[in-house]
Amino acid sequence: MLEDRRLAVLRAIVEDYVSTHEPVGSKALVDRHNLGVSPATIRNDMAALEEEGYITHPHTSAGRVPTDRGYRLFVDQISDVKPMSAAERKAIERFLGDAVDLDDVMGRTVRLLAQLTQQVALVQYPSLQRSSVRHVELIAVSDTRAMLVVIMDTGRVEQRVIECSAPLSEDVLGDLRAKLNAAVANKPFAFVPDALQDLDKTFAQEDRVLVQAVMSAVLEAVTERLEERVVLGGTAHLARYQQSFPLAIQPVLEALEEQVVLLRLLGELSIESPVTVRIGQETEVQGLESTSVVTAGYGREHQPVASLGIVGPTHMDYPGTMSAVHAVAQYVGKILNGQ
Amino acid sequence: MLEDRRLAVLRAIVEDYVSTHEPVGSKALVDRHNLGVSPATIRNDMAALEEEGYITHPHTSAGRVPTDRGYRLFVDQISDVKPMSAAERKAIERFLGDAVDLDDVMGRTVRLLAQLTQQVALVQYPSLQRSSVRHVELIAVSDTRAMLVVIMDTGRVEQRVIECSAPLSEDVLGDLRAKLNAAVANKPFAFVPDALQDLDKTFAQEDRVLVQAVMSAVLEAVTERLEERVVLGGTAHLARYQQSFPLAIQPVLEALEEQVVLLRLLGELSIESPVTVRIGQETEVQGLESTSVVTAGYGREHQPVASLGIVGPTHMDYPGTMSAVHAVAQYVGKILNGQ
DNA sequence: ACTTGGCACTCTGACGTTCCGAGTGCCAAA
DNA sequence: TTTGGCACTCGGAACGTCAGAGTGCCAAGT
Repeated sequence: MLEDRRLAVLRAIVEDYVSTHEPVGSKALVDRHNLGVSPATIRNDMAALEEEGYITHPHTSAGRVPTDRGYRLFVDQISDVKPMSAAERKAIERFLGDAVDLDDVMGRTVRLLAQLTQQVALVQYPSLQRSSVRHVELIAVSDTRAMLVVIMDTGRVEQRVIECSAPLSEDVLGDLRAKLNAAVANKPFAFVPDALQDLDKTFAQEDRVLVQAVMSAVLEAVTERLEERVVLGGTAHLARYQQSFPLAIQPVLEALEEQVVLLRLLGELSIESPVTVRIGQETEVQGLESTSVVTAGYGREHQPVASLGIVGPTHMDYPGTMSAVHAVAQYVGKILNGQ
Repeated sequence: MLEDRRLAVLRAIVEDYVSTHEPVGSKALVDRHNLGVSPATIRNDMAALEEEGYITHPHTSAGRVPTDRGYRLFVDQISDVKPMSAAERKAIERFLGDAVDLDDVMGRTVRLLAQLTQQVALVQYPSLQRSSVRHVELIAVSDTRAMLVVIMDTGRVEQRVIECSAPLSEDVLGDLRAKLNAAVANKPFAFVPDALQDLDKTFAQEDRVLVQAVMSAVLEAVTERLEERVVLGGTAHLARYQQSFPLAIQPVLEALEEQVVLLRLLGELSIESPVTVRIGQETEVQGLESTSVVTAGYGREHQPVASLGIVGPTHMDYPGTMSAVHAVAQYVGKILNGQ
């Protein structure tokens, strides 16, 4: 009972602070939420919450502000999942449904997510790791150069130019193309290295240099090129927070320019819950100390191929953001599988 | 003589304002530049310059600030071209030279440009319009679906999935592939529509549906898909200008998120000069009224294939920026042609 | 015909002071 | 355990003051 009210107070503080961006006092709380008690009582609860580290004082005689720890508790225990309205779901589905190819899906997704959440949106291209090769193509583009094109089952295409010291023979290329496809087509990436193991043994000695060059290009496209692509959108929303950010937005923009950082943000997904929230320090990224990151995996039900999410100030509307991210992830998965 | 000094004064004002970001007064001018006259004389010149609209007063009793018109005159007439040092040129060449493929060249270029100028950098992918088709590839990915891959001589690759109602025959596909390549390979894009004109006539009636679908996909990839890609980098540099911007950076970030806007900024190149500068209103883009855009074409000498440039506050270091943009454009051209 | 020193004038921005009010903490009573 | 009361604190808005940088203009000098 007593504990219950404390949580209610924390919830109220978070909600008010998120909507006003101003420290919230005991009087304002009882006015806006109908907790059936007096401000004095609330003050006692607040003192307790502060003791436990869920809220702080910017200075004496100012209202309370949630700490990262407070947001954590809020997200874990007190927030109601705010379901999207039917109309919203329809709109999402329609907007994404019009996409014509993978690039378009990614582009639309990032714009949609930024729009819905009013935050910076991140969308990762379907991962190479968990997908498989659909087709390999080898094309002679000049006497001594060939272009290798690897087509993934996610619709993604990787290309490599291969330089060869000796002139290329169309026969050898054709042979190699056929054998390559036989070896790797429809194999998940993890098995490609094994599948290619002894391929060069089946060719004449003088062609081995070329074959090995191609093989290593395929391997590179499939394994080493794990650096995945991430699209970014809605950075303009950051500008709205200029005042409320302790630090300026510069470090945030800087952090978001690093592919590595984006991948780290999207990388780790929690298994148990469909939406992952990292608050403040938890992002573990320099420059994003006063932001939170909300991500979700998309793809097959319990086996996501990649993830997407948003970055925003720690004082964001968590329930709304989480449900938007979740919904978008679901639909992107649907679209990609449906196609 | 008299006119000369006025220009010198304008130059001094621009230079000082660009480096300090504060209105510059008559006294400060004579102190920092050795014009051999007294502050009073400068004041007279300033009054004249203001009369003609090259500088303004933020308010009575404050120093002068250049107007857009003043910057224009500065750029057109008074600025010395500041050549890059040999070391800088070496560094640029080395940095770009390590690139492994087109994406890498573009990525490195945008980072380099942002770094050199300390501004937001834009780099356009080599244009489809002025390039030609190197190779067309058709691949059956399932019974009723084929993937079309068009490879450009710039190294760029476009892909399309083609759905077909009837099952695909490998024979027809092979035939079509050969004929397509014969028809369009090494043709500039402008001629592709003509080259494809009557291709379907050479096929049996029952295959025409497929052939026409493929043809229109090729056409689409080549002509309709003129929406070019632009990469953006260095947005964090905007944050430094928070104070000095009359408007916040939000509208700027918003404008830069629109592909259309980016293309418009990079689109129009002036013919006579190697570097185009648009100042303030001249950008003709909503939200960029207080920014300037410096662009240059790259590619062959007098026939650029695309352009790149930077966006920054109107009070930027024009000579330095212009020479950096120019140098980078040159080297990117070299790299792309060299490969 | 310019240039220059002098002078009165203007306005910003920094600084200091005051003061209101929101908010707290604590205590004693219900 | 809740509540009303009360003294206390502190930030921030409002106001006035003041110095300094800068201007415009004029009359004298070259």
